[in-house]
Amino acid sequence: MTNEHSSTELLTIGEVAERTGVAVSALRFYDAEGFVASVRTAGGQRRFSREVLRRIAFIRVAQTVGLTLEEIRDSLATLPEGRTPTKADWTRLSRAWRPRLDAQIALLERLRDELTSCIGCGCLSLQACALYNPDDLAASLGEGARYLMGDKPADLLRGEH
Amino acid sequence: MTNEHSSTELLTIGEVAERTGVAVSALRFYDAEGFVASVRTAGGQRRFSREVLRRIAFIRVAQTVGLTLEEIRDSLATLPEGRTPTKADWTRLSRAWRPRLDAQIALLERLRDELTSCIGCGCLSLQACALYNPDDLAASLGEGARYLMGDKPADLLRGEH
DNA sequence: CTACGACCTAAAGCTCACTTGAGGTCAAGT
DNA sequence: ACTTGACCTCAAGTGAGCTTTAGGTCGTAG
Repeated sequence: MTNEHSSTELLTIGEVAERTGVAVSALRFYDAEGFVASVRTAGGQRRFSREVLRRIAFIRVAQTVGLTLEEIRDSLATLPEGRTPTKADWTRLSRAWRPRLDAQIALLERLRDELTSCIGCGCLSLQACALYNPDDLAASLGEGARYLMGDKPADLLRGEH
Repeated sequence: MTNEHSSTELLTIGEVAERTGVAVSALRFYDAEGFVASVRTAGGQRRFSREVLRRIAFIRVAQTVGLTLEEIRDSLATLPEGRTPTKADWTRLSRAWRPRLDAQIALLERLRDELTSCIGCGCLSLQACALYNPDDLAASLGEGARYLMGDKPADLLRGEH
């Protein structure tokens, strides 16, 4: 351990990694992509202000909520330039997640409930099931979502017998 | 439209695609990977039995629930060989999704509720928030999950001031 | 018979969010 | 001064789940 303590205002990339739990390589990536800012020492090493900790917290939580980095970039772009973001700024950004979370939850609940009745009848061809509004199912269910079906594919709707 | 009607027992790949909403290329991929079975015509074209429609329905719903193709492969492997799966077979498989769905829903609800209080206090550094059991958060939240933090990273837990 | 859309294969490409590798430099403790 | 771990860059790789491309064949309506 060569690096330690440094209550010197600026953080090394390793310190940021340790304190946020984000890998060093990911931090370099975030820096390169402009998600966080850094200054360089005379020797070319990155130094981060403590402000980045909050930005990284935001990024990670936003990812958990299901945002892509592009969306997060857009979101961060609405922060004021030239001044340190306030609590109110962060609150505004994260408030936008609420509907998305609600929608995801609603979707999963619908899937669960409909799956229950499908399990009940054992069909899985889902005759009477509403697993068949794939559009909104697909809409915001993240990566694993894709879509159940394209444009009202007939047979899955009515069973294949 | 050269192909039409064919109530002839076996389906072409295009028919399966149309009826399931799954792209032809994806069907070829599923075939190559053994997720569905096919026979070939004298000319080398694939022909599918109607049974594949149910398998594909299963695959797509399983994906929505959050299973990977590998998990789906394992799941399908438990179906009886040599006989057409019954409703009971499919029911058994999909019953396994229930806990996963419940867990996903619980996770999102927790995130939502804790986010609400975080929005309330505007902190986002989440001092008192339980967004900090990243282990189970990460556990089953699909692709977008990763994890919020590795091993109790200090600063995000206690705010960075 | 001919056209032409549906089908075929194999290999490469794509997206996302990073990680890994190779080859080299910086800086702090002793 | 030396050692050694932390740091640097740039390019390529990863993995999931397909899609796209290129070049060619099949099969049915007309």
